[in-house]
Amino acid sequence: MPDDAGAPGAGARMRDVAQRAGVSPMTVSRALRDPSKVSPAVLRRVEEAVRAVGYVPNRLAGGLSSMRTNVVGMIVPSLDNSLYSPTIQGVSAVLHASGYQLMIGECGHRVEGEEGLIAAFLAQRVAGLMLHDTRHTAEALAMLRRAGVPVVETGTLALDPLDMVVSYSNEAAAQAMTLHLHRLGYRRIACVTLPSAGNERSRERQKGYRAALAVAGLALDPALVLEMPPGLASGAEAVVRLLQSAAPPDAIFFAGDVLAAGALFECQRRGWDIPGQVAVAAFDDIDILRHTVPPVTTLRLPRAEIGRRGAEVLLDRIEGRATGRVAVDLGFEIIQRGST
Amino acid sequence: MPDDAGAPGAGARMRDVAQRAGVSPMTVSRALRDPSKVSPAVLRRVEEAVRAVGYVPNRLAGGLSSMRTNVVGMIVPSLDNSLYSPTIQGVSAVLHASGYQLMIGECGHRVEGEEGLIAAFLAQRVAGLMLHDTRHTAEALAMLRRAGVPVVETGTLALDPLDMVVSYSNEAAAQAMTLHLHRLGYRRIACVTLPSAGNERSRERQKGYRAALAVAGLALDPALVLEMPPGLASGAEAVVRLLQSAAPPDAIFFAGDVLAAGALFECQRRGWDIPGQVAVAAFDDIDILRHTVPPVTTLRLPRAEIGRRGAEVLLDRIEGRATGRVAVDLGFEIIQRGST
DNA sequence: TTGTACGCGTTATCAT
DNA sequence: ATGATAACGCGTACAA
Repeated sequence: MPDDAGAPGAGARMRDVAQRAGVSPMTVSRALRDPSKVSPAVLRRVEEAVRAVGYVPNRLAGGLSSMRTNVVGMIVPSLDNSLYSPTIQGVSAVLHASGYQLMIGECGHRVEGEEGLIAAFLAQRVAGLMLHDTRHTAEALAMLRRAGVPVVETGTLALDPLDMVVSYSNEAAAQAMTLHLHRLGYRRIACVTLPSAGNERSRERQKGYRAALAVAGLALDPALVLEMPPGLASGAEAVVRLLQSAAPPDAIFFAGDVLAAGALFECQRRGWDIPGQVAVAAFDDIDILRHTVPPVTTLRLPRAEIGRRGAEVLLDRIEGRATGRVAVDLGFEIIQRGST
Repeated sequence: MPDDAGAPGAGARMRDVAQRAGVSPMTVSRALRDPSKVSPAVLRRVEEAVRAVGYVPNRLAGGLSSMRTNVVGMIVPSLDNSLYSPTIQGVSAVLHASGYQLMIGECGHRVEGEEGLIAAFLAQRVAGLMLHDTRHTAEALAMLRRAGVPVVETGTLALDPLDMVVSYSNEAAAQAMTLHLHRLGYRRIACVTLPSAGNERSRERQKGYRAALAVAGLALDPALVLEMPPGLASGAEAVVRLLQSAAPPDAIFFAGDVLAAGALFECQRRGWDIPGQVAVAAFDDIDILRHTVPPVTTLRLPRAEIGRRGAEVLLDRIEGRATGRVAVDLGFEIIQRGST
């Protein structure tokens, strides 16, 4: 292998830059990481040498030596829909602005998947982790504790946070919406969620729904509580099953995914009037719900803000600006529209 | 903070495992990376020691030593909508199945943003890169060439691919849809795209539209070509402007984002009949377009497949199973529905 | 302000 | 099948 400076795959090392600039590698290191620590003349020569040889620092070596990296890991339940996009985008924006990189993993709603990803991320020596789920395997907890890595959970305001939390309360939000429907005069309120098995958020939403019924003095009719898989088609199926039952509801609260949109489109197809025949409320603040006919009453959730604030508190800890645990409740908002 | 075996952040190293298992670090390394290279008895002792000390390998060190990593970088124009989700998910699934990690960057549709991310990814010594854009700065190209990293471009079938390409032809797709509208009898066909400045895909789609008009023998009316920013509201605005003009179109081809859905909802609100008053066709195969009333004619693009195949050809190169350049055309499909 | 010596945790290479 | 040794490229700590 010829010691040609431009051999394919043979990237320039710091010492090549140093040699060309007529200084020691250590000076190059300093010039790159804190320019104020070298003389202006040397800085200029180093920068020139960097450009000349096309030097790209090796963060594997840097990280190994300094015991810190600029990579943050993030684990979301799924990437196949847009629900987590705003949060990912918020995280990404804040991290990149501070010179950090984002590593993303998809655990497929399974805690074992999460455990594997956590192991992989810790192997990369990530500086911090953002976890959407709030349930974890015992082994995952043990690894996180041993590693001592800062963690932010974002899926819901957990009761027993692992470390830091930035989110809103799924239970409070579901309760608020159910009570909102009650205030509007609806008395047989159905609730449709995603499968609650292994999904803490679905369980919390059901809990909030039941709490609201209790507060409102309404009886809980099990026939009015449905769990459906994600997707527009599921929402359509749910509304048909509920409205064609013996005792149909006068309002349906779709507490998950795009179920409400699917139900609405199905009603349009069948000519069922909304909110005349049945009122429809949604949980997720997705864009289409504002533009349908009628537009859908829903909750405005701070998804992007969760990403931004989550990344911020994480960076505060990573960079030593803060030390304690943090729990940030970013709240939610009810958006009343034509569907109720 | 419970301070147990090991100071905070002081994870077990390979030599701790080795000591506990009564072997050398090298044997541990082998046991972990290729169990068939050590005796069964030693393997068992090593595995036990790994569990006992909670060992998590350090891939920074491993990567530095072996000169290879298991991280792939991916750069998308934006993360704030669901358009790239299927592709990301496809990439993620294939990578994780092969033990690779995905690092994601969002360049905000700017080539300078892409350049910065490429530099950051190369600094992490990524094993390969997936780039959605097909336009890059000169400096980015130089860095990629010097690094010799395998690259897959996915945004469109580029004429002069940097390395490998897995995509479909935006131009061919736009031409096909325009001709489809012509075959259906429409004669004044409008075309709405995202801003073409800095967006090669928008330009290609306009090119395909114009090519189709030429083939069909229709004149190009500049008043029928609009560029709008992304978003449902833009689609609504576009349809209003076009239909309230002096010479309105009889069909509109929305070649970007969720513009078609926005237009459709606006027509519902105003009581404009689709396709009676105006036909509507879309480019993106997003879920809602199948469920609206009427459902929207659109192209089915192989977005998830692009991610999967892209990751596959990338891994083939990374792992030395293939060497040459590859250009995979995954094609597209026209889905005729009620809106045309 | 700049340089020297050493170590970060792992793997390649060669030896046993 | 297993071990010893020497990198990998950079940053920390200290010296000049």
